[in-house]
Amino acid sequence: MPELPEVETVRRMLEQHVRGRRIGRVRTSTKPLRFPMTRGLTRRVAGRSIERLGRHGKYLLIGLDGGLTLLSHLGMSGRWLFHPEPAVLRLPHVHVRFFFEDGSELWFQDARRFGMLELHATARVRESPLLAGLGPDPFPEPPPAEVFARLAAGRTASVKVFLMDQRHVAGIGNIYASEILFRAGVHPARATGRVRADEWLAIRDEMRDVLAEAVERFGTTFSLYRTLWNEPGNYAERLFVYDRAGEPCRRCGGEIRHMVQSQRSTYWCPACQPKRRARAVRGARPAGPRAAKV
DNA sequence: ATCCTATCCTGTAGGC
DNA sequence: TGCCTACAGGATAGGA
Repeated sequence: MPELPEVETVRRMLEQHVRGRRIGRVRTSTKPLRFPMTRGLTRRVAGRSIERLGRHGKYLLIGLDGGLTLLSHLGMSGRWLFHPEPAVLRLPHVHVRFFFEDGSELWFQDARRFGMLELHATARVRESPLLAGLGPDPFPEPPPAEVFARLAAGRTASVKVFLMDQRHVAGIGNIYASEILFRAGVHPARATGRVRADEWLAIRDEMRDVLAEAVERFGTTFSLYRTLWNEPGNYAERLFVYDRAGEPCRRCGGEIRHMVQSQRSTYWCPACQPKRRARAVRGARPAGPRAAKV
């Protein structure tokens, strides 16, 4: 669930509320996340201050003084939670607790443990295998449409799966892939290599707009994702297709459909995203929902 | 090289 | 009410 807008929301909140604080001590649980805890993390992080908050795709980079960077991914259910005062509440699945010297606390909670937290030397964190293979970050500006068209050439897999592949562009997941394709008027099952140049332009522009609007609304929450204050994001109410199977399309009133692609749910509107585009009328505006901005 | 499937994990929703 | 199963989707290893 946490995709680029959710991670960016957490990054901004960390920057606003946690940057500058110095870590006193750290407590970690024994259960492994996606990877075992970096050896010596507790000891090496103690006494460091949080200086910079970065992000690439769905990865969060927490820069500390002394040339260290924490690399974090939320996986499916990961949350960074901030407590301005020493926290008395008990929550399950809290794997890491940072105790700041001023008494505030930052927790990493992750029920399903698909998330991760690693300590790296700042100078080498970009070479980490997790980051090295990622495509460009599309926020706030996605790469030009030609970049997508070039990567897409000859591919037979569906354009929806293509957009979710982090090697092509980093940060798009299942929810925003469906939303971007709806707003671009492109059917999610189209072969990537057969998406035309004008459609890549639409996908690229809608990618920029969808991500920006979702960040503005603190991301999308269905059940798991929470902000730094344990609050849900509120972009879900703005979604056009995701999780809306059987409901009326907000553009044309037709019925939103559901299918499974690569073991993931895809939602789309058959009328707004025709599998085969009707023959273009000379001088006509592109079909589909692009024209009406909400 | 590219594509596709199975896997990790647990909370939740739906069926009976 | 309670038990059971299917499902959710982040990334990736391994097979076709």
